[in-house]
Amino acid sequence: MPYDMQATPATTHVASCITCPVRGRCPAEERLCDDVARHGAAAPSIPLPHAGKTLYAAGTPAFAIYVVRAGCLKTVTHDADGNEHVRGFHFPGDLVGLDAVGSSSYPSSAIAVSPSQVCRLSKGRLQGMFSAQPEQLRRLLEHTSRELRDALAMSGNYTAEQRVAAFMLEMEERLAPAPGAGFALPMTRRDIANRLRLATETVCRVLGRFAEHGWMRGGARLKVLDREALCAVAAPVNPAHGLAAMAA
Amino acid sequence: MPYDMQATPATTHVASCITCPVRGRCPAEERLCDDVARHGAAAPSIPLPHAGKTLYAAGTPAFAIYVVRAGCLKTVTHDADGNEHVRGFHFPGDLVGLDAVGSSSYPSSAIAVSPSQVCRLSKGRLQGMFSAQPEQLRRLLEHTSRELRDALAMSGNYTAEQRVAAFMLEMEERLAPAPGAGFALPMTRRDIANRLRLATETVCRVLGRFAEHGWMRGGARLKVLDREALCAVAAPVNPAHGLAAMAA
DNA sequence: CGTAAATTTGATGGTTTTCAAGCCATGTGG
DNA sequence: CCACATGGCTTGAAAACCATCAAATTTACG
Repeated sequence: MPYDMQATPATTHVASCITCPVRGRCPAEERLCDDVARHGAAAPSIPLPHAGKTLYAAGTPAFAIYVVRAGCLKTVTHDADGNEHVRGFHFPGDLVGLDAVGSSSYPSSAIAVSPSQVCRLSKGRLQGMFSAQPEQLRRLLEHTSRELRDALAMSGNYTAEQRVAAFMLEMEERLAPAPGAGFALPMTRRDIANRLRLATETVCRVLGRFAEHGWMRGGARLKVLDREALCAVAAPVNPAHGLAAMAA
Repeated sequence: MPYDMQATPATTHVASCITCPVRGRCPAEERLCDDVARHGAAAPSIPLPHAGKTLYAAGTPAFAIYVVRAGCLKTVTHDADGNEHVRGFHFPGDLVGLDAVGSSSYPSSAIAVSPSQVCRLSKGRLQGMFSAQPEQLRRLLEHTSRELRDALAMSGNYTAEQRVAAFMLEMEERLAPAPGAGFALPMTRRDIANRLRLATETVCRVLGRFAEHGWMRGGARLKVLDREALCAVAAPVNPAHGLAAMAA
């Protein structure tokens, strides 16, 4: 299905943090619940009813960041040749648009990978939040720093197997109801490949090899069968601390 | 390694922002100059008298971030196989350790690439700075967000020539006294290769090809001869700026 | 049910890495 | 002062890994 690039303003409605699916994990929850208590209103919730729906496009003015309430988004850029580069996937509780803080326009586009809902945090609202609760600003900074850590960890020089193994372990952690349970990936192999800097076919082949080894069950519903083996492969991606270079 | 710096005190001393070489570009300057005015003291300046000196090691408790006063640092991780991954180079005015904000330990090590000086901003000092001047916290957040943008831009799927071209343009911008003037890279080819996810030999070969095309002069003192050609090659990498992690 | 997209498998080729050797600059010790 | 060792840089040849091209199969969805 072709991606629906038009960003038609969806009918926003007021979200209640009380019934939010990410209650307890939302980075903005404290403040929003404050709002609920005081004004009976919280953040505007925006539905992205089907995959391919664009939340915002790269280069457009950045007036807000978002919290994922449900579903899955990807942030992407398009280079001169039209190739799509996936910069990250965002699941419920994640913030989208942190790379636009302090920038007048979004450096990447945010697109739904599956039907999703997001809560909008306008920069004006953030300003108010920060002056009222400086603690929130510190938390946002820590979120951004964490995302920076993750991005830097991903930018290493790894083999296809290392990257796919690390990705699958991360997806299981985020998507599987329980460790060892089956899970379905919301994004396509093409999206995964673009994220991992691989060709679609390479992702398939690596998954096939993992299945041959008995490390994972492949197909639509994936399952991790040998976490130790996958962790051993993925180990270099999560850097080993303490091997500091020599001081002199 | 050349010792082109005067002998520096082995112990930390108080730095004056008035005479700082990065005066006007320092992210912490306002606050520090405040300190100077009020207490006659600013941030402790730490000398890293020669290349290879470790400022902090990955995995150790993160009590501070740093501003580069002079020289050049790299931030690196070591994977299980002992391979070094260079996460970024940091020049005067850049902040080092932003990926440790909100983390109890440093996710990467910081090592001098050439004789350097840094100013220490302890987390305690940062706390005080933030409560006194919330504006500073917002600025730090924007610095971190910018670094996140750069890291994400770097994580794309680019060819060796695209990456080397983008890197060289970046280095010229930061190191050359004037556009088109010659400049010497403080880091080794090996460091560059680790930063760009390439083999050392590939970096050499690409530089050789650039020289053949007449785009750059190679050797110890580099010079950009055809910026347009290099920009054309590097275009997909660089919607904005930023191959070397920097926070200026 | 039929079309289009997504996934998977196979064959081939290209970019980059690896292995190996030579060159150059710098620093050291005789 | 020179020989020598060291580490960085450069270059060449072969191999590995992954991308590309192509096509079959499965899945999704109107």
